[in-house]
Amino acid sequence: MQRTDFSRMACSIARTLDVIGEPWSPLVLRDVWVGLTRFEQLQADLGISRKVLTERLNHLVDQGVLERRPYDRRPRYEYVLTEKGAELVDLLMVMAGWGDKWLAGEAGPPVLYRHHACGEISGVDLRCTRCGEPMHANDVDPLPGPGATV
Amino acid sequence: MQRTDFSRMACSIARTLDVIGEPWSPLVLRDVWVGLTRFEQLQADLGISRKVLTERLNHLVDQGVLERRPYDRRPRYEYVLTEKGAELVDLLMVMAGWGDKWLAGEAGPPVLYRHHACGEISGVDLRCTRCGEPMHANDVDPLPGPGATV
DNA sequence: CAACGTCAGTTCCCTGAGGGAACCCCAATC
DNA sequence: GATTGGGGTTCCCTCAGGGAACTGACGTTG
Repeated sequence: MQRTDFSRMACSIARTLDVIGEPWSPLVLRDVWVGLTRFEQLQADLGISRKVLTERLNHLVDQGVLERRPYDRRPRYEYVLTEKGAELVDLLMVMAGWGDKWLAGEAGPPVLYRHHACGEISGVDLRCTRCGEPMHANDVDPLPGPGATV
Repeated sequence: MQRTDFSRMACSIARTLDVIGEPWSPLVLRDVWVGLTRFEQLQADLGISRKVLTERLNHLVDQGVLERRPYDRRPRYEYVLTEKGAELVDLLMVMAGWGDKWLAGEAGPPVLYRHHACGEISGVDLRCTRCGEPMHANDVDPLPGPGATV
């Protein structure tokens, strides 16, 4: 157990990191989201080692985040987002929003998002599921929940 | 751990990963958020190697996410979130929300969040900054932005 | 004032994960 | 039958993470 195992911690952040916390995994998801769904495409776009790409794809499939499916009679496969995976992409959008705000600098954001519902270039906003008001780290108290066994 | 440097990619996700993508970094931020702000506390709570904890804290301070400040006349320091860091915690809340939904299982979420504004136990919801409607990965088209030089 | 304790790191060695390049397998096409 | 091209495996090498011991600054206690 050299590399510490996050999956057994009583923390949803740690558990989520166990799914996409390894290096490259979020970028693999991003690429799949924007339509780079094949091994060679991913490898070329990311410059990732083929060995590691294989490992990451297998792990993401095992976790139910991606689905591996054939697209030819030849042994050719593409990776597509499951529902579980698509909701992880929501997380990536929030991540991109933070990067746009704090890291983009003069040049401005590298990618813009057009919202289908209103057609506008926009970003995400975090709001309370209950009351609809803004909900940020400082607007919240963390309390132990039912799964908080240690 | 990242042999490859993500910070120069024209992608806000990759750049954000360069700040908190290393193993342990998100958990360090989580701990600081909930009040574990000192070296010994973090080390004990996470079980992280002291060497790596030092590296992560330095990196997070360099990135302007944490601030290192003395709390005694002795050489004692605590780490506190900057505004930049607090907004990263927003990201962690979204991450926790995903983990709660997809990984918590029978036991239920290990942590609950009480929203100050309404007093309810709640979660975050992603909405469009412009129109206020729900905004998820599938509700959006990514377009090249001003900083999209490759 | 010497001994002790505490916090906040450093230093050391050892293992294992990532990088990189070469190699392999399969099915279709030339 | 040889070639091509996608989708991986296998190999070696280096460097990052784990773990534990060590250090140094500064109070407190006897």
